[in-house]
Amino acid sequence: MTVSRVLRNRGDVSQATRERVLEAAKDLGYVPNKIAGALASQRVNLVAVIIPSLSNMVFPEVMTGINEVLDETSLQPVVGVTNYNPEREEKVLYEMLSWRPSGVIIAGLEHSDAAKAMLKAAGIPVVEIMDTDGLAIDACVGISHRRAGRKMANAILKAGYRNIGFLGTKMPLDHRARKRFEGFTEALAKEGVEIVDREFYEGGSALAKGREMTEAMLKRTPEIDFLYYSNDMIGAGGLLYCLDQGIKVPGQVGLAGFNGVELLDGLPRQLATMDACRIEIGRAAAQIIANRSTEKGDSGGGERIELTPKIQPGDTLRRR
Amino acid sequence: MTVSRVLRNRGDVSQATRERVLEAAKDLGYVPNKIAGALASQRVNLVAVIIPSLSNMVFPEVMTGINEVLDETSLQPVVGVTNYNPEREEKVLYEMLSWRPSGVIIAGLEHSDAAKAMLKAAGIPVVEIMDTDGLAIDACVGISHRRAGRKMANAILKAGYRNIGFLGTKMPLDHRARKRFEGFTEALAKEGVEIVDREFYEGGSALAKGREMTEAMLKRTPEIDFLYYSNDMIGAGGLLYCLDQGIKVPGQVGLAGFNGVELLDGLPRQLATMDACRIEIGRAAAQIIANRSTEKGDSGGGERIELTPKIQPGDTLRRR
DNA sequence: TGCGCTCATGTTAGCGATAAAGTCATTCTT
DNA sequence: AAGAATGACTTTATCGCTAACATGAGCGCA
Repeated sequence: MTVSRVLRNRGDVSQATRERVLEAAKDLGYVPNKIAGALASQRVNLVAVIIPSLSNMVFPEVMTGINEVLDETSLQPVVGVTNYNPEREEKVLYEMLSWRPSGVIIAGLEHSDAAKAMLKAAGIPVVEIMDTDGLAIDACVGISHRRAGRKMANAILKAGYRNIGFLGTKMPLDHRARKRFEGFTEALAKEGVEIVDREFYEGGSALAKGREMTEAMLKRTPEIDFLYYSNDMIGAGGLLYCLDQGIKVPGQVGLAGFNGVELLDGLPRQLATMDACRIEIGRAAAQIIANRSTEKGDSGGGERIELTPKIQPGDTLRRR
Repeated sequence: MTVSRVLRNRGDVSQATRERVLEAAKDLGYVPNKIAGALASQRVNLVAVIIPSLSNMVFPEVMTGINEVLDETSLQPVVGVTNYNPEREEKVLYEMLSWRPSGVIIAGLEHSDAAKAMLKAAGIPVVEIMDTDGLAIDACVGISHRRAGRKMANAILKAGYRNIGFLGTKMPLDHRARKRFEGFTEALAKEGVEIVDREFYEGGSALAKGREMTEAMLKRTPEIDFLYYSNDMIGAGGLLYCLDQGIKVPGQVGLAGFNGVELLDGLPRQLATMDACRIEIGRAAAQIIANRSTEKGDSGGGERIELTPKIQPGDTLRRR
């Protein structure tokens, strides 16, 4: 018991004993068993973070935000990856919940019924991130992708473009990309404009795919004067293609992507894009969990934070 | 006890009871408490994976390899990030070991004394990955970065370049980059060649930094005919800069990077690079842990797998 | 009828920590 | 100087499971 108190820095141990314990622990290479500790104290300093992928830059950046905040606390993130697969999500969630974490941060608002039931029944803070278009189980931090799509559509129309093509991922399960697309077409429709052409890809290097798709679309539909990409990586590929081909950007063809990835800073031209506030989302989500895990009186929960992405017009969204 | 048996699929339960249990569990939304289970059985299905960073593509790819293999088993990876900081590594390791995982996969061979002591004392399989230039604690999977540097140096010399500049990260703690650099200069020295200029960066967008550093170096040392970059991202920035400036690549200036990131496929020219075998490393490491966790008779351990990276000459390493 | 055997289920005793209450010298109070 | 208060430990019970053993019904076979 005294050892336990020393190692957790709880009061009521004399300086002398504290030192003796610490030294003995070091000599023995003693590492406390958190499993036993957690079982006894009914407290686990883990936060489950469930995200679809690590292989585009967006979720690692969210993780950065989460880490920033949790580093100040005794909480530790544990990452699970779903690959945009609802069954995997369910499994990963079950697995993580069975470790009784102090909170869950999970990407998206769309989950299987079973997953939703688990989250509700878990009795811990749940923060759904990235998206605010829909009903949250508990708290929620993100941006409205529908609104983001609309905003970009309006900016494009205002710049004078009318023959607009869309290029994106062939991922029925990427709900956020879908919502952006819906918002985009909706805002165009309001002005009587319809997408002229569209193209979807799957797998492979996004940059290369952006190149290929852009070539295909411009050949197929030469009258196109604007290309809206569902992410910056394919947008960058398209931009490089246009520059290669001597296509005037943004005079002849305008371009825009989505996300504001750091990569873009190094391109010959700045691609128009929209910041998805990823670090802030991570920070805010972690903050909600951290707050609730210290508060004694249950604060009710249900926080809802909608951030507003800003258009960064760069050099590719300007009718000259 | 019967419930426990049903949920873990251990024999000796009648079909009828099994179904009744499963149904009751579902009704109640019962999620077993792994903490208690682990404490009782002294078995934990977690594998600690400790890596320096998530924000360049290299570690996510290693994770992909690890996941591929562990998905076939009942093991689950748990990721910890150190930001190339030895103290953080120590802390993360301590935290993870206190959950008594079934194995540890950790990047690099350089760790603090305390970290090494913990790893040795943990009594579980430890696989150090990415690097084979040094002494492993237990098993080890990776490539020799020193050899990789030498190999690239020789390829560059063979192609006829002599005025070689080096551009890399200012990271005294990125031991692998350092070893590559050492191998590189060593092989050059053997042929009586010395690096003409060098430049290091810190933080910021690697692509943009590659651009800036390349510009700075070519202005400062115009006689340079080859640029060796410590990673593909800055190499890509340099390549874009050269193309922008109308510098003939690879005639006037040759370029090479390191890593073989997927991104490169979309560039106007293929940057010469070297594949670091990241997915294979992940797979092999996970396989070692998986094997050892099923074997009863201790297999001794100490596996050592050195993979051989291959030069991909691309379009930027060819004297015309 | 009784012995051994199998199969399904039940009991008991931990796993290694912590919460909460208990002990027992000291030190303070008035 | 007696009682209260404090400080520094100790003891005991418990967290929710699982290993290992115990039980006991049902069956075959001599």
